[in-house]
Amino acid sequence: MSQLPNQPIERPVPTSADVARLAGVSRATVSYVLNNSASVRISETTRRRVREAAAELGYVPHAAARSLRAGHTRMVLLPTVDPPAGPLHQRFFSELEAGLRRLDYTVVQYGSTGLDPQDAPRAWAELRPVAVIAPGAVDLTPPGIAVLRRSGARAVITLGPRPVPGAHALVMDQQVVGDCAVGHLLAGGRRRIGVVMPEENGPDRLAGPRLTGARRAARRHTARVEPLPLRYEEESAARLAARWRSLDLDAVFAFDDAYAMLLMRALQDAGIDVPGETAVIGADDLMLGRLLRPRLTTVRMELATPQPLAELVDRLVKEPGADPERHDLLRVAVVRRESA
Amino acid sequence: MSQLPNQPIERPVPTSADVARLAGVSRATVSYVLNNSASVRISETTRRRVREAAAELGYVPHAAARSLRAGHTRMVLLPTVDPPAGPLHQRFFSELEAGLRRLDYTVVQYGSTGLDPQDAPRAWAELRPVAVIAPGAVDLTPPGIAVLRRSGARAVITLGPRPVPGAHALVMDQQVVGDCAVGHLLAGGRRRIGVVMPEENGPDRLAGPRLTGARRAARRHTARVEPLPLRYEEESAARLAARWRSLDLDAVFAFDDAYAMLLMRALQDAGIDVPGETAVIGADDLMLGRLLRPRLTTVRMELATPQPLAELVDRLVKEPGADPERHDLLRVAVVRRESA
DNA sequence: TTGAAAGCGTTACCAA
DNA sequence: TTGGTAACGCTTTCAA
Repeated sequence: MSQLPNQPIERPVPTSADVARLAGVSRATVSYVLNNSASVRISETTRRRVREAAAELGYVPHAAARSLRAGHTRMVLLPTVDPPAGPLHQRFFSELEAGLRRLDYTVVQYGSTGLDPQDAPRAWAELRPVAVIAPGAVDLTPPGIAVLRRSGARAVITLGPRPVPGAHALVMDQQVVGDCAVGHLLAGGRRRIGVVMPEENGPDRLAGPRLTGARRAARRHTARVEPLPLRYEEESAARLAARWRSLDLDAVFAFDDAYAMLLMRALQDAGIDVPGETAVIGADDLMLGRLLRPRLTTVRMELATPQPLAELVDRLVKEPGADPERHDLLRVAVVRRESA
Repeated sequence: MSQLPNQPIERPVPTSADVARLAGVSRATVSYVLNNSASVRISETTRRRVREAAAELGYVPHAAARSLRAGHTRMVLLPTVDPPAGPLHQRFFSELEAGLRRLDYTVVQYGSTGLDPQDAPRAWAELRPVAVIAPGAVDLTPPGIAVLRRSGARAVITLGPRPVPGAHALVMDQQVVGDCAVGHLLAGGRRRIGVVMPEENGPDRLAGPRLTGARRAARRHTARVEPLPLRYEEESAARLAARWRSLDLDAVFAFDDAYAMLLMRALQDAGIDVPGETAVIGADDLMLGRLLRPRLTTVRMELATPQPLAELVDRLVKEPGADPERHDLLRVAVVRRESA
């Protein structure tokens, strides 16, 4: 045993053939034993010999070879893009992934930031995933869906603000957030309502739909809605607060709690009473919102439990013919505190 | 053309053989053309025919078959675990991934929450990644590292609070945060220093090292350090504030800005002057910290630029014999505002 | 310039 | 109860 501790020699990766050789059986037998194949009865002694040989060599099966042979994978591919998901989504993904793993799928996240929307689906398709769940921020287009389907993806699912033709859709329509927030302001008698529109890129995709939802709610009461561009900086907020009275608003839906806190602080510094002169409502139900005075009223968002969705994926994989389905995931509720 | 729009027929996935057939050439030629093989000269007309055939069929190469033949992949596997990474890490990962993609690696995140630390490395190894970068929250042990190496991983790298024997290490030692924060308090003349210890699971791994760092700094000035368990709830903060004067502290490092805001609000509500009676410092440099009064002093953290690390991975892949290296990633600086 | 064929690691069918 | 063998899709060497 003159083995050096740090041998830089390239030992070849052990294969099932090596296991077979060491155990003194055929490769087929190794496969039967290691996969607990039900259709074949193998003696207990052989089983043990095979397992011991595998353990001794540190044998790990080669997923690529296996799936090549099988003609399909059990990989669920989750493209991700740069503005990283919020905690709500992260929890959702993490639970969805756990659910899929319970159903024996291998879940893999594939960072796709900066990839051309045309060749991103190609890159995913090379891995031959059996299912793809694409968040809204990745631009999955009908041609992209076609590429995936033709390369064997049996379930192509979008997860975002609106469905894409040809794919199943898990919809998280942000309009309900705006609708809910402004609905609350209207119920409190407000009629001249500002809606903060972040100028940053990240929240951008959310802001439009929330504004639309706000407008929809306002229409029910013939209230006025005023979009208010705002950068996430104190100076931007101060400028907005400085011209606040000229805007003639009695309430503001501040996009989310972070912007709400920023704006509320600026309004107060400008001598505007909250909620007396202007009511403020946010969204996200951040813990920090309770620390300001007045305590921040907000819209709490929840996503549907992911377990049924894992089962949906499984069903689609088993029955790929099905017509595109739509599932609404977003639930909202006002958390009434003091600011509105 | 009597093709139905929604044909549920299982069309087989096109292979390079199909492309060859349609183009009227051999499979070898297809491979040469689509891979721009330099060692072989192919006529322009043939090239065009092959490309057109591939496009017409929607051919996408099969990564598993390719890597099986090649004997190795270019996959970098990034295990992830449940308490999701903060924005700092997310940005880091996202840039690291972009850097690796530029070097022609395929980066894949593999959710490993709930997996047994013994079989998680096995699961990763099945994919035969050429490199694995394991964040601190995944328990990568020396046996796990061995499994990965034996299955062909040429670079095994840990990314977390401390190195693991046998693997290269990207170290983000949270001790420096505590050291920096308490160092600032000491410089301001404070000597009786509380250190908030979150009772939640998520920040748990950070809290210990930060406390250690705080103690290290305190030892330099023979100051007293008092750990203060705190849950992220107003009641918990209120209880702590109620017994504040009995603790006889003149400063507190509040773990991070969120806990700092929570505690600072509670202290003020209990009539304790900040920073007069007690200085408060957080960490993370959250935007929201500037909105409270007094504005929150904090420790800003930065991670090293990931591009050199992508190159490190590449180097390790090319020269797998190298001795384990250690790279310190975390940089800290005090952002001095009003609360300390 | 192109083609035939071998082989990567697996599994499943058919024989023994 | 076990073993031989073919096939999955691809690349590459060698030969034509």
